Amino acid sequence: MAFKPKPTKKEVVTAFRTREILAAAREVMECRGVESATMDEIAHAAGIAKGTIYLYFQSKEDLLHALMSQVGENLLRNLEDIAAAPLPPPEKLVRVLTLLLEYLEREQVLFPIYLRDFYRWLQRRGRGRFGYIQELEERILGLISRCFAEGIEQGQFIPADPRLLTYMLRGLVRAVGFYHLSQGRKKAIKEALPLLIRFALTGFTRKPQEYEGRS
Amino acid sequence: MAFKPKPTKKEVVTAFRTREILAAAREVMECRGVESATMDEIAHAAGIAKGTIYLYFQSKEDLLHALMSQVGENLLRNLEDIAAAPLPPPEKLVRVLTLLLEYLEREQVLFPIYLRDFYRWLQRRGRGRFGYIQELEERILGLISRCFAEGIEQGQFIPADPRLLTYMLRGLVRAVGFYHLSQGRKKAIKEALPLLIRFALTGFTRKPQEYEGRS
Amino acid sequence: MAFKPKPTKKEVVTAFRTREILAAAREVMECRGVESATMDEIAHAAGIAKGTIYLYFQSKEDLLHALMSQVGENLLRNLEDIAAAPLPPPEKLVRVLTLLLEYLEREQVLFPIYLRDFYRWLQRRGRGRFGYIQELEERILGLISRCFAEGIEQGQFIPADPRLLTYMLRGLVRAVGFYHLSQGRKKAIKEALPLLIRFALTGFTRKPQEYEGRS
Amino acid sequence: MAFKPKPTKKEVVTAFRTREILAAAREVMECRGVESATMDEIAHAAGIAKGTIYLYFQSKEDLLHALMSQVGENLLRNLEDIAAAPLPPPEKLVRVLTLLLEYLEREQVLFPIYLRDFYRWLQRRGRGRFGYIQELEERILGLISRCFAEGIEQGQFIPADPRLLTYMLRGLVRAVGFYHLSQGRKKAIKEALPLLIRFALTGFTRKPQEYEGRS
DNA sequence: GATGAATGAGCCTTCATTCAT
DNA sequence: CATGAATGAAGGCTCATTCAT
Repeated sequence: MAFKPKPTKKEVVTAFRTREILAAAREVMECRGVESATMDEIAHAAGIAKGTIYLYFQSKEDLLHALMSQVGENLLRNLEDIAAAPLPPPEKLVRVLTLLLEYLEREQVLFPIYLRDFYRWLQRRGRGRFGYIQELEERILGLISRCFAEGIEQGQFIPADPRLLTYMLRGLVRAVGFYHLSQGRKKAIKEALPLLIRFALTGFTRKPQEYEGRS
Repeated sequence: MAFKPKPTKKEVVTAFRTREILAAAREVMECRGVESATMDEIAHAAGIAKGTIYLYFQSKEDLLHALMSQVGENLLRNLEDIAAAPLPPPEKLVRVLTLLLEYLEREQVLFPIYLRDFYRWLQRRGRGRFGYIQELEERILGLISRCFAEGIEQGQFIPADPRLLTYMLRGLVRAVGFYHLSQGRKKAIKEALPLLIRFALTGFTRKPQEYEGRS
Repeated sequence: MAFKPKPTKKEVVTAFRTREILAAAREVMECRGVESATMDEIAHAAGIAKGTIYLYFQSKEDLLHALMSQVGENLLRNLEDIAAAPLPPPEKLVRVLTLLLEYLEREQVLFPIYLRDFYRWLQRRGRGRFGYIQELEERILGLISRCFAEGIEQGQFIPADPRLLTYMLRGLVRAVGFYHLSQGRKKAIKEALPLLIRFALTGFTRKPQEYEGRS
Repeated sequence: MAFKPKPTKKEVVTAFRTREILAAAREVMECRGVESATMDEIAHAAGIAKGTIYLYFQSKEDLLHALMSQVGENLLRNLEDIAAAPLPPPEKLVRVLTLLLEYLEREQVLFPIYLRDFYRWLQRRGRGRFGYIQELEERILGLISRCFAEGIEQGQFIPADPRLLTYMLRGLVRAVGFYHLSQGRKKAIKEALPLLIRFALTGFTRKPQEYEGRS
């Protein structure tokens, strides 16, 4: 690991502010949508002045880009760990699902939900940065697809386009997100996990096996 | 059947233009999002001038309202027919799924996909017509939920919150929509139907039955 | 008098339509104001289609110009008759006042009231035609001013800027117009005439004389 | 007198900008009319950008409302003082006239001149705040009318509808305003005061009295 | 660095004007 | 000729972005 100098106070403050702003942006966009969220609202939610955001992010596009990258990169890293692990595909599937629901619950409620919003927004506003986020999503979907592909090859999953299965998995996760939002209960996501796992396993595997007993 | 006078030429043109504009609005909103879609873009997509839209719709809100109502009311009517039919819940489920995918294909993804966008948009504009669309969705989700509830009561479906199951069903349908969009193939939706039916039945029913043989 | 050929049917219709449109324009502008009156409203009030107006007038500006010219020219002609008559200035004043109130009442309710509106409108929209209407008003005010000037020279009117006295006279006439509008009674203007005459004579003449007995 | 804390710099700037914008709006509306005045023009006249106006006023209607209220409320207060004073009606009349001309000069013609424009504009926009301004004018006209009514009861003024007399008084004041505008001289209003007083007294009072000696 | 007042491009909507029928 | 659907320039308003304090 590289030599890591003690961060200066300035760097600490900058990192703190950056996180604060990203968190505020997430919060506001969750209820207002990407397009409707104004920099004023985000600043207010972060407890700072509007102009201050521009000290940490060059533009709204940049802020969104950072937001998406942050979540996307983390998610990607975690997925890579799962994909690289020597596990049978159904087990990987369970882990992926658990991971996605964790993201949905803990802090990154948004990624699965507003990615599409973000795409639309970038299509209109930003040109240059679009590619990176698209690539992130592509790699995320690709990793999950490969899990399905493996399972299909090994005869454990039903034969179908792995990408379609991936979209279905994501659709189920989003469904839980919407359910969570509409119910307003904090536990909704956690409670849905066993159901989702059971559902996914019985649906995706060729011969339903018993996974309900797992944690 | 009621007496149906021959429509005047003007009525025909008006109906045609109305449909053209609605189709253009659907198209633009599908790729730009409800909020980002500008009247200029919609007009351009419809091959007319911006002001012309206002000859057929009073405002952007009115246009959206017409869009949502049109699809929502039809969908609701069809769902009511299914719900009222004396069929076993799994059979109803299959029919609902088939219907939703048909809408996804014919109506260009509209209702299931951007309803949420629409909500957010209305949140900012005023509640005028909001209630009606909300009620439509509520009734649609309610009908589907009741199918699940029936099946659960009769021990055919897995015990879970029927509303969560409904969200999951919708999530799967949307997933096919996104898959369709990303693949760009016209047949994608039709091809996905058997898979989705199999998946839903094995996932939702307590003991997987054999439905794959159905058309 | 020049030879006057029998007007063709076309000319008759044209003249009729022109008058109809002008009357409708007057009516609409009276309640909506010059700027707010739309061509649609005027056409509707005239019982014709919007496009038809453009067969008789080149533009809204042209229509307004015709409207103002028509009334202004008539008024000017009548005022010239009064000014040219060999009458003592107070008598002329009474006749001018009577004339102005007649215009206010009968058909040209607008001239004294919305002339200013019209100016403002022309300042923004039209450039070329402004001069003629301005000249008309100038000549109207000039004629009345000359009556005052005569009276002042002959020692019958109070010494003051004749133009100020003219503005005051016009202000009184407009006051009756507003009173009429606010009361909504048709007779308001006629009833106000004796009062206005008495008021003007006692106010403008150096030694109040008795004119109340006059018709 | 209440404790008056030193205003913050921000408050000072806000008050200054507010006054600047109101003054600019007055200026533009005076020459363009209420309806024709655009926010762009007003902003330009105030030397600021269009959007800046919206930092101080919520809408064009709000700006107009502030404009009318400001002047109307002041005028009403001053008129109430005059009306409440134990003075003979002719004396009150002189004071009212003096007051109105002062407003005409100081407040740049506003209230008496374009109130009617404002009404028309509001007719098209919605009644929200309409009532208050209407009430203000009603009370202003009512106070002046009552002065006339008193004088008529006491046999000092000519018998006539007090409201008509009020409109006439206002018409005379407006006349001076237009005279002022057409002459472009700053002193025009002040110079017209004695004439107007003489004119009003000889016109409105039953037996002309000598008021010319007053300041 | 932090602030928030100021800016102006861009959106929705209106309406004078045109032109195919 | 008459019509009224279509057009697009212009106005009110919002909000991402800048910059003087």
